This record gives sequence, C-alpha cells and structure tokens, in this order.
Amino acid sequence: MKSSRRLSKPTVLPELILSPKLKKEFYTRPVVTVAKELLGKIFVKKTGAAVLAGIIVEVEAYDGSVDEAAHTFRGKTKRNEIMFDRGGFLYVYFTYGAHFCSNVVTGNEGEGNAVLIRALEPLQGIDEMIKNRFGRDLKNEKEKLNLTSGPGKVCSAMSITKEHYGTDLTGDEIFILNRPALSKKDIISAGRIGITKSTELPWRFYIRDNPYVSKK
DNA sequence: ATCAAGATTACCT
DNA sequence: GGTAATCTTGATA
Repeated sequence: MKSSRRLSKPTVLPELILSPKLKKEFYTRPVVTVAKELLGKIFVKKTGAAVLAGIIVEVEAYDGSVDEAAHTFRGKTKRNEIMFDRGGFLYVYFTYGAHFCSNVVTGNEGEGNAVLIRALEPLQGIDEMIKNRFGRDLKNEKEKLNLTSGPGKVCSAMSITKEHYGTDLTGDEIFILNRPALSKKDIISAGRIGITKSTELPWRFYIRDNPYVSKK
C-alpha cells in the first residue's frame, strides 16, 4: 500500500544520522592522503531544514609547494588565502566567468594545499539539487547522471557560491560525514583534468565504476 | 590600465 | 570530438 510505504520511508537517510562528522584532525594531514580518503565520504550542506548530501566519488589534490597547477604555487593572494590556513576550511573559487568550484583545505597553516571536489553521487535532497541545476524537472534519466558529475555542477546543485568561501567544515552548515574506508582496488589514480601545468602528477582520484565520475 | 588564461560546461556537428 | 560563452584574477607596464 502506498500510504504505509510512505510512512515507513525514512525522511533522513540512515547514513546521515549514524555517520560522525569528520574532525579537524582528518583534514590536517597531507593533501594526497586526504584526497584519497575523501572518496566514499558524504558531503553535506544544510540550509535551514533542507539537507543536500552526496557521496564524494571524484577528487583532485593540489599541493602549492611543488604543483604548478595549484592556485597557491606563486604565493598568497586575496583569492587563495584560505588555502594557507589550517586544514578543514572550504576554498571556493569562480572560473570561466560562470562556475564555482569547491575545495577542502588540508594540511597545516602556511602550506597552501587543497582537494577539489569534482563529483558527487547524489544521496539526499535530490529534487532540490535538480531545481538548483536546471530550474525545472529532469527531462530524462540520463540527465540524472549529469547532476553532479563535475566540479562546477557540484556547486550549482549544492548552491555553493563565493558566499561560502572559508566555511569551517567542522561547523554545522557544510561538513563531511565519515564512512568506512574504501578498498584500495576501488580507488583509481589518474592525471588531473583541465590543467596545463604539472599534468604528470597522478593526483586525480575516483571510485571505480561509479557512474557520476566526470571522465574515465 | 590592460591583457591573457582559466582546477568548466553546454551545445553543436 | 570541437568550441563558444563569460568574467574574475593575477601578472605585467
């Protein structure tokens, strides 16, 4: 019966209740370690009662000390200053005149490292994400896979803008929930996308066979 | 003050 | 698979 099924359906997914929030110590470690371990964790944004959440399925590490593609490679600027803070803050930047991208700052103060969130698998608040992305209903099933399969798409679906620059990820608005570690064989390492410098660094990581990964 | 490039996406063939 | 869109930032003068 429809009514009883609706009553038995939880309004908040069990993962969101049972999983503890990642603490400062998770973020204040080397950027490549944090990048790999972020795969499979749950990225959450709360706006009042609304909860948007998705599983992190694709990331890229950026290390200002050796990596020419990192925004911090040539030192501190107004745009990148949050990346030089301690791990556990959100670095949001605007690019190509159109898109915001979300990054998780990692490591110790002064390092200038962060992990770009490239793709999510939507978990909760999917209707809201669809509205944010397209301003209408889905046209077809294929569009669902296009919801959060790229860094700009993630920010669009989650309504993350420059307003969220510097958000403390140990706070209550934007945070990440812990989940069991993935098996090593499910983590693919590859070259990063959309950059022209330091392309040899294999610092893009994604979950094997996940359909929301932007590019295989 | 001016300019080129950009951690992308959508739409076209 | 190719490319136009669009504007902020950082580098250079």
